[in-house]
Amino acid sequence: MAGAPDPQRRSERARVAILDAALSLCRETGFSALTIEGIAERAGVSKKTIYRWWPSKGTVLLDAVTELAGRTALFPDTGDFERDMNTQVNIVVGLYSPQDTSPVAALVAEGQLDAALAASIREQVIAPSIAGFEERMRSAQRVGELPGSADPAVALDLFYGPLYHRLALRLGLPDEEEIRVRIAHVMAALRATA
Amino acid sequence: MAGAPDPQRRSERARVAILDAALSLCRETGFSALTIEGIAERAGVSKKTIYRWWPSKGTVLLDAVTELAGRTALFPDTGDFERDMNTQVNIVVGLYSPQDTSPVAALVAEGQLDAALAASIREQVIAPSIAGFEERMRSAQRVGELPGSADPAVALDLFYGPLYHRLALRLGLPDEEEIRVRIAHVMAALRATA
DNA sequence: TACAGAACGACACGCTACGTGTCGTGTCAT
DNA sequence: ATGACACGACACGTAGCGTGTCGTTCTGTA
Repeated sequence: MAGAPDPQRRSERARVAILDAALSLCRETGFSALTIEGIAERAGVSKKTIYRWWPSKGTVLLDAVTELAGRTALFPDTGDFERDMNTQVNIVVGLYSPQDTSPVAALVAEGQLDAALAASIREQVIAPSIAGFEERMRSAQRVGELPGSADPAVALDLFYGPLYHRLALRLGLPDEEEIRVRIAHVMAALRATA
Repeated sequence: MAGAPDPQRRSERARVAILDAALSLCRETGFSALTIEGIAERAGVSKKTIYRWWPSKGTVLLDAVTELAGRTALFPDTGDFERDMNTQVNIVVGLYSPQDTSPVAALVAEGQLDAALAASIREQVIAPSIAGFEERMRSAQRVGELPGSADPAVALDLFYGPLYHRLALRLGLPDEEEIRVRIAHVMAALRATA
């Protein structure tokens, strides 16, 4: 019967058209209104072709977003950890804006309702990103910008927590100044662990 | 011409049955599998009765949760702000557990995909809860536990951020010890604002 | 207590999207 | 060249949506 399809014979044209259609439709009408049939129609592709390669609209969008962002946003390292954190958090906030039609925001929301999708997101995007953060933070600790006793897991929660708090409760995404103040607080807290 | 229905003639029996059915079904099968038809069947109620009073399954669940929690969880005030924050955050984490079938977690996730639902959640639950936090924090400032210069909006983001970071990215909800450490960090940061 | 009217349960309806199956056509590794 | 398989197209049964209709039951008010 239907064994797994052969990736070597896969149509690149169809793959790209599907990913493009998913992204543009999500940005136009939001994730809730996104349907497999809608994607198929805009991409000029059979539904069967989508179901052959993806199990859900969430995973289609995940691949689209992953492709779009290239590999996970790398952490800058200018030698100033606090400045680099500001840069990085502002970039991430940009990915979630505008919240109503951001494919990234939709993906994260859907992941909270779909454990399987969440696992894929974690593997493809979140885990590498966290690894990047920890590497950058350890570098800051080696240079003496932060005490060696500071815990990267705690720091991660505190640096990014405000963003997800705003996102989850729809409190409005933080602007640059709000980000700056919160990061400054976290830096103070981490330095106090010495 | 379906004018607005008359709340005075509303059947309390049906209302309670619907709310109970929504809660139990959500806990059994999760929010994604929750349907208006399923709620109607379990509640022994006509679909029409549900649609007469609620526009979506999300708003049904919101009312169920609001009723369940009575009025918004009040902030304790033992005179020890850090201890009270630990108590409060642990309670909130409990509301979100287990993430897969928690009606509260489902509601917050759905709110990220449905702006109208999010607005209702904010009015009925979030806004009063934030007001309670700010009141408790100002009390701590009056007593001198925190400097008067500490900003409640920043504090809110930092105290609750870690929880929503874990929730949104499915990193596993923090346990008591993890909460304790993060709150201690935030307290240090807020005290450093002096 | 009688009564009008509205909410109720039941059921049927058309619709959209789902996920699968079938069937020629086209395309690619060999 | 050729055979296998992914492709586009189209059809299918199903689930759930949101609405409409119709008696029946309940409730607030006269």
